[in-house]
Amino acid sequence: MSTPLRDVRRLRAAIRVLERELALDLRSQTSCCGVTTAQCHLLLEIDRRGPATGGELALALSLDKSTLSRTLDGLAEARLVAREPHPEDGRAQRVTLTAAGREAVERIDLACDGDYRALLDGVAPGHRQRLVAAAEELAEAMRQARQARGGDRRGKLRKAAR
Amino acid sequence: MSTPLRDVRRLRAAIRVLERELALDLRSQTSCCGVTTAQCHLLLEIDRRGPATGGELALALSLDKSTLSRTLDGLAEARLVAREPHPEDGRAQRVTLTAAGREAVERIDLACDGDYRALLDGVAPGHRQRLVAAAEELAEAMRQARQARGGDRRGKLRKAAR
DNA sequence: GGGCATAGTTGTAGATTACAACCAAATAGT
DNA sequence: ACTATTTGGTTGTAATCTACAACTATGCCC
Repeated sequence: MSTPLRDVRRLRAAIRVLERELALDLRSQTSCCGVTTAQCHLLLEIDRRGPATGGELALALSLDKSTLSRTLDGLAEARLVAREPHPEDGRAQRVTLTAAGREAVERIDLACDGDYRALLDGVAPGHRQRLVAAAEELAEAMRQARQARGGDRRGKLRKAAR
Repeated sequence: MSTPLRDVRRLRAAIRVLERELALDLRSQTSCCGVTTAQCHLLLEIDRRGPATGGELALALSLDKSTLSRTLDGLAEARLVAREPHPEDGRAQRVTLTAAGREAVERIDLACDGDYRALLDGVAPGHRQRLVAAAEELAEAMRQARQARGGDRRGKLRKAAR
């Protein structure tokens, strides 16, 4: 039995707002930390995973390897990450955070935590737990839905748009 | 009393996933409908509000008026919207959907509804209501948080990043 | 060793966005 | 009424993010 249209529409409306709000947040949050939005995402991902290859990072962030390579260029030039040769695969590289990179992550964490704390402080205390849990659930549902529908309708977008 | 860091971090992690997932969704959903992502957002906003001026739309979508003007150019060129002179203000314009524009909105609605229906169908039936309500709550919380912190830290981003 | 797969880089180009400078119409101040 | 300011939009310019295609170099299989 399929979900009623009313609920689908409610979800869509909410997500449309989320899209906009998140886009704004992204722009304001990350740019204040001296790195661009894309660089910030990448930096946090490297921090989360520890040393990784470019391919792993591209996959994790659903980015093209070329996009990743160039975003990495920026971070490397800023001395926030280091590219070492991979010990086991001569083609690959090991990307690690430098000390400055770890500092940057800390600054970003601090700034973002502040913003999200303010958000949560703005909702009724009794609702906070629910809101957090709900965000997690929604994120998980979206992740699964994407995987279910073939993982990537990504790719070949330019063509389809023409 | 301030929200514990643990919850803040959980929310952040969830939102980070959401950001990524939404960005992917946007790219795949809208591009398949013959309009770009930005055009799609604008089209839906015009549909939602009915005839509007450029300024209203820019405000609603938190975009610069120049950005809006150019996005509108694209839609107008594709004959999805019409720009009429505003009846009461000689400077302003009235932006309306054309018949083709309304059709495009329908197609987009259909495609998006399908995606979100699939998402909801993928979660346990008992959780659906909660998920939808949660998305709404989250969206509302983010909207309020942004307004609370001054509406727009938007603007002057380029400078700050330097 | 030859052929194919994989990791990354570089060339190119489209999309999204903002700021600044501008024009034209409207509104306020005197 | 006439100037000055504000407001709605457009155009010039530029940064960022992204993907696809072509290419190099390395690894792996038979």
